[in-house]
Amino acid sequence: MRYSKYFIPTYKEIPAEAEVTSHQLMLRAGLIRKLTSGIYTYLPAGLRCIKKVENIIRDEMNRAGAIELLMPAFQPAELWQESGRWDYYGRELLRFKDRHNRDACIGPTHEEIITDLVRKEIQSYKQMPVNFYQIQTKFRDEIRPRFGLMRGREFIMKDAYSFDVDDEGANRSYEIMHEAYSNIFGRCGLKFRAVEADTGAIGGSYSHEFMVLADTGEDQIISCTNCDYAANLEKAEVKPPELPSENGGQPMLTLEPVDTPHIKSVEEVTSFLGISPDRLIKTLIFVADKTVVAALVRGDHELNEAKLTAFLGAQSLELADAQLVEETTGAPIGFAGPAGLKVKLVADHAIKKMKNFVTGGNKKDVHLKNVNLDRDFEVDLFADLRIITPQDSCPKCGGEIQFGRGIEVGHIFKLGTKYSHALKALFLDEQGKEIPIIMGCYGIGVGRTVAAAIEQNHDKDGIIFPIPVAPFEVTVLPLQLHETAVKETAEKIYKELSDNDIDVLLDDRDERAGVKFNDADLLGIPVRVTVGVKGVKNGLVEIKMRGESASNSVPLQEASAIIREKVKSLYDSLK
RNA sequence: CGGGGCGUGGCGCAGUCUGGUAGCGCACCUGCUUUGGGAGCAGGGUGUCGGAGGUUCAAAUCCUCUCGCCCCGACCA
Repeated sequence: MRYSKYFIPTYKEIPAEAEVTSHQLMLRAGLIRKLTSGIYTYLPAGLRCIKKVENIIRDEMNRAGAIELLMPAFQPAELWQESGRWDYYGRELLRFKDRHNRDACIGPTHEEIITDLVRKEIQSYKQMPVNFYQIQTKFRDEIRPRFGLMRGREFIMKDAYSFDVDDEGANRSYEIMHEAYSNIFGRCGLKFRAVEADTGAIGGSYSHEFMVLADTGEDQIISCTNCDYAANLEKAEVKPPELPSENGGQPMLTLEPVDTPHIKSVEEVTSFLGISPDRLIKTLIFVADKTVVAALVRGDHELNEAKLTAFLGAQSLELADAQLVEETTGAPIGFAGPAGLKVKLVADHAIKKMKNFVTGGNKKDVHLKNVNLDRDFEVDLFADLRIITPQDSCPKCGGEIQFGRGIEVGHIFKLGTKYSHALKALFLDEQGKEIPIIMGCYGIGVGRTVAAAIEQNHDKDGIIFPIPVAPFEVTVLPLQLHETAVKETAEKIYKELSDNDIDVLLDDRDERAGVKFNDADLLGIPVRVTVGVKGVKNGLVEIKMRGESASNSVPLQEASAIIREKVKSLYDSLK
């Protein structure tokens, strides 16, 4: 490609709208432009990156035996009503009516569509296992789009759906995808980790997220320093505490109400009473699918709503509003306590161990001291309800855990029969018995993968693309275009590399050297070939790797071969 | 949805408090010089000041409404 005939509009200055590095650099390097919030045009060079990632994905998916197809973005409401998600999915689902006044939506994901296809086309166990995938534009009307391609409303996603006759097969399909994803992100040059994750709106029995490690990541992840356990913070299990051997030792003290005027928050109550937060119990009133539930966690712990939702088996979970809190507890917000509550009580395991603790008094400006489990109230169910803390140990091996941040670039789910059951995707097994297909689904954010690669690979001068993701593998910079020798040498190298299927960008613009160097650095092209008068006079050109500071001059005759070798070694280093 | 910030040429910004000819840098166009890390000089074009309404002799500036963008949060009592 000739720069002068191409379109890479770079910015010298950082656009005011961009906060995180990858977003800034994608705008500055001329990879993307914003149309409106969360919606971007992929400029030519940006599209090249996207296509490179897509092709790696395709290659690995095909290798894993998945079959590519392409489903519609337009989806009729009926299928979503059938799966139950028309009501459940919420406002992220972009809904509209067509000219016949029929409800429809733009697909944020395609479980319904693929399941509909499969239930019509697959009748026999002989047709499985099978895994269909597509690379397609999705639309999710995000609450808050941000960070450029990191969280857009319209974005390119690879989604795959596996169909198996039994659990064992489904697990195998899941493992194959796990493996394929590891290959894909490894080939993209990313430092990543697969972590256990919550299933969220997609549903299903278990899942893993593929996290690219980056401080600016939106997700918090924890990992064990001892074993291979790693999980999304909201998923990370907390080991139940070991119970004291003989009922706690210390005696129960007399229950005692205390006046706490306008003292509401954990912080206020603990400092007012001169106790530490782990002596207090927070009582949170929730509405789970229209039923009121009270959840108890220790004062210094944080309730994990994802866990509570999953534990209750609820579709939706919301914290009660002020009015409902008052109706339920008889007191304004800030004074709820478990004693005397008429609603279902669920409590975190840590509560079991506590003695003579403080709770709200269910009365304005009153808290209770020396409250005790079983004597003063009874808990319906205990569960792991809280967010893991650095003080907790690994739920698998008991080792020390560490916290980090990541960008979720891929997510795989074992769905089970959630959709096949709802949409009646059944097949006949060897005994002629009709049973639901076992499904799995697997997604990769293509644009987000490019953004994550930049987030993980950049310096003060710009992007340092891992070569498989880079828009071009090599850039050739003729510094003095008016010098015939320079121009011809650059053209020669350009041709030799192009003829050998190397993606080369020849910067044939009539620009000064500094401009070319800076743009090449900004765009992050892995190999830079500089052709200048002095070098050409001595039969030399200069080769510099974007990720290294040193450059070296090589004889012109060998240049093309050496460059190709450099390119190859960059790819090899990612195998 | 709540809070905060911002909308002035393609980009980055000043001007708004205190109303009075719309400015600066970069970019862009022309010419000359320059030519290995975002060149210099000279000349030039570029704006419905996000939009609507109002106040005023006069509005980028004051008032009202509205639209858009960015950031934080979204119930932790």
